[in-house]
Amino acid sequence: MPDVRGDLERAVRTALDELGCGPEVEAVVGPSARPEFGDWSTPASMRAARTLRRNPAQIAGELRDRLAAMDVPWVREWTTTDRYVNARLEDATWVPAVIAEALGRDPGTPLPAPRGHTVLAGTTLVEHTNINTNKAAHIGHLRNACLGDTVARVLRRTGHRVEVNDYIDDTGVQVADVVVGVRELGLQPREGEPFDQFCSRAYVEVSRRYDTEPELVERRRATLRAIEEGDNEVAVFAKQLASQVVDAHLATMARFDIGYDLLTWESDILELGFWRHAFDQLRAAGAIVLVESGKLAGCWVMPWDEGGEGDEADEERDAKVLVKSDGVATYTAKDIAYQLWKFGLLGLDFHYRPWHPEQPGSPATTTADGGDGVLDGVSFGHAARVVNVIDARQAYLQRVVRDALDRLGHHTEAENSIHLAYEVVALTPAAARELGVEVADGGPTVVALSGRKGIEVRADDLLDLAIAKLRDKARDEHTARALAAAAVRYYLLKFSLTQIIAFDFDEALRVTGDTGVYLQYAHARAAGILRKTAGDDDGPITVPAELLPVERALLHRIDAYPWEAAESAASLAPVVLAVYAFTLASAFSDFYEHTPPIVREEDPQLRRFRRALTAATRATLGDALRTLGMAALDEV
RNA sequence: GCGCCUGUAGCUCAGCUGGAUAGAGCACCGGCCUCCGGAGCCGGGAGCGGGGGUUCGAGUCCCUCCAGGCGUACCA
Repeated sequence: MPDVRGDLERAVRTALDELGCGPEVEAVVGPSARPEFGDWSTPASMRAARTLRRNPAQIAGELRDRLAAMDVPWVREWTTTDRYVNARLEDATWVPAVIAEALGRDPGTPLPAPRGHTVLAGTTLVEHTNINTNKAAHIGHLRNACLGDTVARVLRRTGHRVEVNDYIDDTGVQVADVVVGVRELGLQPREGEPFDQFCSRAYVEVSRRYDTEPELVERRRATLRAIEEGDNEVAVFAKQLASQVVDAHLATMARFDIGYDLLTWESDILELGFWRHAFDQLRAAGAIVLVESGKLAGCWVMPWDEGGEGDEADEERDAKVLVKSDGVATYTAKDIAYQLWKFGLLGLDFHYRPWHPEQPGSPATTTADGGDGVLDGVSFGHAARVVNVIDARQAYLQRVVRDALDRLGHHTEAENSIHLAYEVVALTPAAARELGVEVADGGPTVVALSGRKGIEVRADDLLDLAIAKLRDKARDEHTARALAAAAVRYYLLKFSLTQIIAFDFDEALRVTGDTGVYLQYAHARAAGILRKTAGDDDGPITVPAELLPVERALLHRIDAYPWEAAESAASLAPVVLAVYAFTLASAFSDFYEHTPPIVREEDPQLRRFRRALTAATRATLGDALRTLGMAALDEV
């Protein structure tokens, strides 16, 4: 497989070594800033200048001469421009290699790892989605799920072993809220109302009434206690309710082609005594202490002991409570136990049973607390690395989890506990107004979502809007749905993790420009050309003596795919691949518009070359789209 | 107070971990259909919050100031 960049780096490395530079002078090779300079360039001479205490232009000349004498693969000629050393490639060799690699790619075989990229040994466990079981999935959950799903896909595509967990938080107060709504207030789904949407509504309704009906708060407390104690009618009801909501979430996510290997239930973690087990370990290691006085009296906390000096008030403020004075473990405590399980460090395991195989998007397996239908011979967890896809607001809690592992002596695992923090989705003032929220003109730039207040954009609703918008132009319903899912998904992936998405309906549903629809269109266009030239002879290609600039640019984009995918995987950043896919699609549109129709091309060599280039584009863009979690459509 | 994040074109965002003249999309203006699907392409204007510093070279690293967001729960 061609790794042009890697081969050039290796050669530059050798040349630098020959000149007496050590590893402190990096052999950096990147795409040339302008085509006139060449295909690839290195600024190595400037970096070497300091070490060698010599004139960079002179060094560039020597590097060029040494590289020219070296017979580097793919290179026709080395030149210098303004202290840069440039490689102009031999089109007759690198171009067929790149096209052949793209066409020969097998979806089941990992992409080749370019020089400088390695594949982590062992399993990476990705936890994402993690929606409370009291409401329908909204746009914020969807960002989480799209990010997590895409990270998992990118890792798998680049040769990593991946397990995806969806953590079901089914024991908190939110669930109790809905149970109160149904059992105490008698709320019922409306005609045709999906169950998760009904729960969202019940949640808002109950939350609103807490303010005016204090006795309801007492009902909630009793409900919560019953759920936690288990083995009673309320607990059974809550579990069944949670199960129904989970199925709704899975169905929603399935519409975006998001799936899971395992559902992990917080209630199972409790019932199987995971926390008790973790607690004993933490206590034995001295990682947690029982506070005997002050406002946290009776709590087990994990104190921050870094820094050392800090007065008592500071220590108290900074201590993280893991067990409340009433003996109930906090969410973070359960998360520590779960994290230990993920690495296989807990010393306990779940039971497993099949989940609803008939359900769209359902994983095969869920955790269980024993009982009927337990699966044998399945293995989950035992990860070498754990990626928790959780929004940036929970950074503090994630740090506590990581710290707990460290204090238990699991330093490597602490190191490999990654909080994939992403910023939240909020609403633009315009979007907020569309949802009926009043926003003053000089007000905030974004409006926070709130499930409790009912200020939200449901994932299903957004997708339905997108489908409705695309239905007219799409060839059929199936295509409209695929286009819509791609549009929404791309919109959520094209932002950096650290960027708050100011959600805007027009922007999310746009079908032109930098959108998922544009990507699909480019792919379908390439597929269309291939259909119309299907009878062509697919013999070996002859590269034109002079490539057009649009052809060269497109070939470089195709060549970059394994490298960009590896970068996306290494940095756990879907945006890298999303941006790449757009640049590839753009390069293809450029090529399409600035070359005569291939269908009418009469020069057989040129026709065959451009057809192969189109085929390589389709294969690469299709691969990238699927890795981003979008269907690659041949017709729209 | 402390911690994390953000500030790039009128708007929404990229910027390959320090490299050559900072790129897209939207919006606006002007072009391109006897041509493989115009959900496209070409052209136009305008930008790295301020100030220091390190460096041959800074949107990128350091310091500082300004503006905004989030966190710092016996909630999850």
